[in-house]
Amino acid sequence: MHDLSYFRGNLDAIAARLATRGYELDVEAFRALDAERRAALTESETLKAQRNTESGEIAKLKKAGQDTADQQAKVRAIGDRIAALEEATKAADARFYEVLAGVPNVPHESVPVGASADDNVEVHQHGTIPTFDFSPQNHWDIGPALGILDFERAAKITGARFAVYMGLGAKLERALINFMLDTHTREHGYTEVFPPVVVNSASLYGTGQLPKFAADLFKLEGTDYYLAPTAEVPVTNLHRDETLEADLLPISYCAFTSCFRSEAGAYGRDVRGIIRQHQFQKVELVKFARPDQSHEQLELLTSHAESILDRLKLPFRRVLLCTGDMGFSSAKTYDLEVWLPGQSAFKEISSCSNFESFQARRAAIRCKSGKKTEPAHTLNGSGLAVGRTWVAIIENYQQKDGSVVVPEVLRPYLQAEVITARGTLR
RNA sequence: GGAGAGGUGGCUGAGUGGUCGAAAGCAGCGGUUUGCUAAACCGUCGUACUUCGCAAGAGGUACCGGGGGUUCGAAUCCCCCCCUCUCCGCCA
Repeated sequence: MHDLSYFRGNLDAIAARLATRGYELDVEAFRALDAERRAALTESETLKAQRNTESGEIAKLKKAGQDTADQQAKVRAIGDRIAALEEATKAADARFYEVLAGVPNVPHESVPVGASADDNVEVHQHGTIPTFDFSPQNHWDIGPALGILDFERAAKITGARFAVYMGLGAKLERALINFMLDTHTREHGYTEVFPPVVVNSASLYGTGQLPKFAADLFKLEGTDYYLAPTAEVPVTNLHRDETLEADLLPISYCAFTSCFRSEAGAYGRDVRGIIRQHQFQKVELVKFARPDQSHEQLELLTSHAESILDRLKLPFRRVLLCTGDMGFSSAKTYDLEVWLPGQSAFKEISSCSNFESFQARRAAIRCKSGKKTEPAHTLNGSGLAVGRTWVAIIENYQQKDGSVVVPEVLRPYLQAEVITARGTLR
């Protein structure tokens, strides 16, 4: 959500910048809608002021023991006019905010202009892309062959886009979760949070998934509850409707949760394997920052996510998303892409964004220093997507004999140095 | 699931139809004074939208869990919903 007075005051400049991300803001229509809403507000508020004054007069007259029947009839008439106007006022207001809530965030000045993912800018590449003296397999072949990943049974239990991890496959998932949480809490200063994964509509509105993206969510029938699509939702909403002391910022949280996405509109994409699932696990990093520090915090947060890939010795690159490829609420986003030998391609494994005040304004997250209170800045990023990290390890560490070597930093967690078909039932 | 109590400003907590956006205390902010790891005193102190204004600021409307209703007028009365607490039941 944009700041209304700022938005109104800089409409043309904002519209021009929004156009670079493919959003056409109809400036004239917006101005007309704004004027209509304000005219309706002014009219009904004037009448309300009149009613309040006259009601006060009635109170005085009554106290003086006078008859007030005439005045009451008069004020009742005002009340009727207000009631008649109210519907139009509410409608104008609703139309206006529907439009405003549908306007995406304005890209930060450092974001390159572009139309699609093709125009994203690679910031740097890290690690060495492995070479194999055999034809590297996809994880959806390696996993079932090792008995650590089972799609058929998952389809039986639930349906498509679900998976069962077995044996060392399940342990690897758990090892990754612990490794990531330990690293972020012990070395990067994050406070661990274990939130509900069932969230209400107010929280989803606060972080921007609603009202626009309801189709991407699983809703619990007969309730106002949804399965959270990312820990960003519960963790950012920890401080919804709160005013934070500026001195305490930045606040840094990390959280492990399962995430649930309906993946409507993703039919045919990543259908094989566990790259795109209805349920997946993620360790999320969330920061609340002062406006003056949020962009340096984005660099920091992104480097924290990178350090996980670095320690796992997985080759990756950092990409700065162009205006046309950013998410709705973001002002600036870095994607981290890990190398997958099975696909011979880099695949997104983390998305780190600074939302500036866009979420904070919706969610009423403020920061206060002295007398000044303003919206805080919120940031988040995956640190990392656990399932995709699992895939990256299986594919990058695969051996000619079909086994998978365990990355050194994970060995204490996994209590194993290699995953073989024979060893997976432990 | 059953029974009861309750949801008021950053916090504690008054207020049961009109002068209440809301007493008082605490915290915060500004200041005075004394002077020593602080006290006393004075002032100030919610949010959103909106009107006027270059601005400083001044005015208006709304908000006392959420939504409806009654009334000239609602924090206060009525209805529905949500949440918290206590007891009972059940239970990982």
